[in-house]
Amino acid sequence: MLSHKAKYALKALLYLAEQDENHISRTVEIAEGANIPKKFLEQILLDLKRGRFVSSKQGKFGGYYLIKSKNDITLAEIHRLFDGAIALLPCASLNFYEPCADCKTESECSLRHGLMLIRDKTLKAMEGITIASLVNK
Amino acid sequence: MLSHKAKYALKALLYLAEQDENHISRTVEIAEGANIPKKFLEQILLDLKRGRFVSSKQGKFGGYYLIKSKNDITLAEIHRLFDGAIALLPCASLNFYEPCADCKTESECSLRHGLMLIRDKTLKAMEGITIASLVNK
DNA sequence: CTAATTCCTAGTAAATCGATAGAATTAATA
DNA sequence: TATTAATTCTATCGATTTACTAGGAATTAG
Repeated sequence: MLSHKAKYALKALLYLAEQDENHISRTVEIAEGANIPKKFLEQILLDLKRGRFVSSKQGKFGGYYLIKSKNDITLAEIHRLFDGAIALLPCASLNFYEPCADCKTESECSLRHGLMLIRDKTLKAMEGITIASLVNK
Repeated sequence: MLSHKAKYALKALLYLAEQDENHISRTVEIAEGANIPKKFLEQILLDLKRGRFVSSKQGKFGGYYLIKSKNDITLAEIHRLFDGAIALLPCASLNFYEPCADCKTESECSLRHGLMLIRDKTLKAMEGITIASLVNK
């Protein structure tokens, strides 16, 4: 399941994607438009900025805007940024790989193969969903 | 990600599936064979019993055994039993559906459609992984 | 200088997770 | 019937995570 943070991030990106080119959105505007707690959204937007999805203008009349094409922002990326691995166990993960502590006696974790198959299918599906594909749906 | 509980459940089922027909496995035997904390495993086996995957014989010489074919126990079922919904949000879930609280002003949650596509793909993949398919991998 | 905004750090209440403790119940068998 | 060995049940616990909130510092336009 997605965390609220990831869900709010997606809704915020969706909001930004619906604005006119060159429009800068204040946090409070996004919060009201997408129904997200404002102070919580602040943190989320900072995370999105660190992840190079959005950029900001500080000071009066400042705000946030997309710096990545809405066609290139996928659900997989947002999931990884806020909720981490897409695989069901770390030993089956591409970006968050860790060996299982409780599998050291076995040559390899017995679940790993199956979970990697699932990861591949899920990842492919998540990479197919972009912000652009969600706008106006 | 899978909880430890779900992971341990899968490993316990795998252990049971590898035993001879009619063999009854004590909790401590499964715990040692699959490297799972014994007291924690007790709870998990009770959950698996309530879910009709295993049954038990009480008292001396008691223990647990599969009552569902290893070909018919899928990762999707175990996920649902221990970790709940497979979909990324409740509004996109088949078995754990709930409307989003923060989407009531919109006719429908803007994320829902995309998340349902992902759910379908993931679910299909998870239904393809059975205990039998994991044995000796 | 002032107002409006982002940026940063802490804190917090509630829930969840991973596990442990201990006693009750059940069944085999000597 | 007493003993032993197993499941079953309920409660609790500490640590972590989650979903926020609070308060102020830094930045910028006018």
